[in-house]
Amino acid sequence: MHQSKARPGVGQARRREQILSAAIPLFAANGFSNTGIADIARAAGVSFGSVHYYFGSKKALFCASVLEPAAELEAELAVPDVGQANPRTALEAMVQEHVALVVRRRMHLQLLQYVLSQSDRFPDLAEQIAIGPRFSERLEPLLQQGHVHGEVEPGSFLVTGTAYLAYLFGLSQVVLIDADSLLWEEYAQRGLRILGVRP
Amino acid sequence: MHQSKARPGVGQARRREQILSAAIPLFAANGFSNTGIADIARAAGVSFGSVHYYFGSKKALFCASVLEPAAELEAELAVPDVGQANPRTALEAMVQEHVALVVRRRMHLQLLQYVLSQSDRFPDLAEQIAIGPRFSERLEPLLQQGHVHGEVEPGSFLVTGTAYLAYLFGLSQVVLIDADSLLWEEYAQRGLRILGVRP
Amino acid sequence: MHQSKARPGVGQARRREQILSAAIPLFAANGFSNTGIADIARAAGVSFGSVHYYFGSKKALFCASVLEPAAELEAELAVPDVGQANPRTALEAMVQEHVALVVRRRMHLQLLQYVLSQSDRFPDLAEQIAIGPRFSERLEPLLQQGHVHGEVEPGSFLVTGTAYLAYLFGLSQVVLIDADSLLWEEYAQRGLRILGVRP
Amino acid sequence: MHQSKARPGVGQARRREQILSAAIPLFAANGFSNTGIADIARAAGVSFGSVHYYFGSKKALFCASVLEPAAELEAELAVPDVGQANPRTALEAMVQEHVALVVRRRMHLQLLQYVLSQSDRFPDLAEQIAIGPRFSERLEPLLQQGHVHGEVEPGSFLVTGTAYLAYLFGLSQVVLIDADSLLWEEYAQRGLRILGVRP
DNA sequence: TATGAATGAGGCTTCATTCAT
DNA sequence: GATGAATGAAGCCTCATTCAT
Repeated sequence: MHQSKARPGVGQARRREQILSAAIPLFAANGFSNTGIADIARAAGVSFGSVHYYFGSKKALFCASVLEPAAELEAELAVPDVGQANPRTALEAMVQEHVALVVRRRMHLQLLQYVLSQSDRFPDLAEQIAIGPRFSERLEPLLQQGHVHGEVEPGSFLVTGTAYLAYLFGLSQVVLIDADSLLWEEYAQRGLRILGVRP
Repeated sequence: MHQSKARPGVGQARRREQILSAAIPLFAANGFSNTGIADIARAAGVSFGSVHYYFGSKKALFCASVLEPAAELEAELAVPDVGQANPRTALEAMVQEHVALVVRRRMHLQLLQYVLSQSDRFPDLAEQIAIGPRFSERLEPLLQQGHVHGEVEPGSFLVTGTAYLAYLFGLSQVVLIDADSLLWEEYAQRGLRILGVRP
Repeated sequence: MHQSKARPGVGQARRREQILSAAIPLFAANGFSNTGIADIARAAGVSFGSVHYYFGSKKALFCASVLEPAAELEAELAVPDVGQANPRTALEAMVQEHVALVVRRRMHLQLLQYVLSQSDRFPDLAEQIAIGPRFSERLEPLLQQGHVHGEVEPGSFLVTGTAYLAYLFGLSQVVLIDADSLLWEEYAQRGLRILGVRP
Repeated sequence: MHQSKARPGVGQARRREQILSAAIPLFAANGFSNTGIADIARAAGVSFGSVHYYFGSKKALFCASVLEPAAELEAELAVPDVGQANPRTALEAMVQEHVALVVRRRMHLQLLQYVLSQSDRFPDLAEQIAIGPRFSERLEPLLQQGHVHGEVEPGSFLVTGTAYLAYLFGLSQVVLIDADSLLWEEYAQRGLRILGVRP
């Protein structure tokens, strides 16, 4: 009943986190089938029995390894509040931030893309990480406001949002990058173009 | 089972093609590890011994299953010749065709994205199917010409090409689509924005 | 969970009994290997740690689960005292009681038969629950007396006792029964035949 | 397609038989869970891969290991044709043969009893090996004829048949025996008593 | 050419047991 | 006394590959 002396549940939560932290990069690099529970256990410094103790099955561990980064990613994929600042300035800052996010979270994006590229195999997961519609809805008002200010091209802003997200996702696959590349500024600028922000 | 004794060469090529045609959708749907040679053999209507006879190993079959569609895809990802027509018109037609290609070849794209999302696992393949640089180089002159005509925004055209390709790749993952969607027109229009084609 | 701090001895005995009561039907239904300690603990409403605390090992718990019902069964497999009554009447009553016992204790019999059917695997247990010889010896004098009274066929009464016991054991395996069946009367009558009780 | 040179299918059938022959005594001695596929493969002199190749799963192998002896046993549990001979003589010969069968096929009987003692775990198997009703029906006419001849006690002959079978089954569990025991004659005689054959 | 019987490495999972709390 | 986190041996099964025919 009691866990250690003073920190109830902390020890266990920590262990779970250890395993998850070890699992994510391995799944991202090798996919589901090619990543062994033994590999994960070794990387986490626990016995493979513990992996089953905490996650029950490889599939469950995989789901956790995908959903947690997905949630974090969606949280970081922020959209500035409307009226907070000048729309152009807000969008410019947002795109800069998003492109930086693609670089910073490249590994997690890879994992999501792995799942999406095999959505028949992981239908539940693929559905849960489909952040497209939610993101577009958040972005829509800002684009609308930009349009009112005469700084954003017209068009279906939902489509624009989805197209912009597609661009971000595609970047991480198509661009061979190092994190310090000076080109990111340029890629951010192309992102602004999709959004229809006038030069 | 026996192809009688006649047409030996033809029979062989046919059989190889049969196997490949069966393998591609299976690999695309289930990935490398989760697709069994027996599955492929069954789908192709041959014995699994034949699969090894024609391809030597599972890995080799997978490579062939990836490279062949990749080559076809790159071939279809055509760029109009410079000076063939008005740049704007040429680019508009090109983007339309490319977006249609994404829909038509969705399965093959999925397969490529599977490989790219696991480039550490398939480094050779990932390198061979990196069509980004080649595509950008083909596209550059056209954009340059468009710029000269005052119809295309300036900027590094290599970056623009890569960004455009990223958008195309991303589309197939982010957009939940049916082929007849009326939205494709809109998505093509967003592609033109990335290219910097002025409205 | 805690039994407060009072009545330590009583609580322990109770808990041990709880576990045993939960274990017996599970072992009877699923056998040794297919019954998990966790199943037993869950059924008993205790932690699986407690099972080890009280029984030391799974094997020990199994032994207890077999021996206790075996002892009870042997105790209930009573033989009337010689001279208590007319031998025929005594035997008739005895057989009735025994057949009823087979129905009542079907589950425990199943457990014994499980062990006997695998006597190579559980040699110690199989030996301890071999109630045949002891039972035959108890029965012998009664049959002898019956023979003297001219109501029982002659022959080795030890063999007769063993044969009768075999019949009882076999009944529980061969007869598909509901407890209220009217046929039990008939089966008891066949038991009398084995004993050589003249009609 | 072709198996070896001259004996089509023989090689494979042989291999299957090899495995089955190795599996039966192991299952009989150790039960289902405590018998490993590796043990069986070693005993059969094949790789454990072959066991799966021929039987698909451990459960399937177990079923085959139970059903085949069960069928043989039922076949050997013959009942003489009515009118072939004097009923008493026929029944006496039959019981002798059956008791000998119990000794000869002790191991197979053990296996059946193992399954019957765990009928909840193997419900399908338990149902298929319930030879009681079929046997009783075959025996009935002979008893009837014996009754007409005044050599067999009256009563429900179906019950009698079942009771007799129960006795045979029980014998193999209760009697600790060596095959040459002189007591078998006596046990056969007790079998005649159940059948109601007058002394 | 084409087949499929045979193999065994490797993977996931179960579960009895230990031990710190 | 009682618990359950942690372990790892052992089991079943999948499947790519080999090779005799």
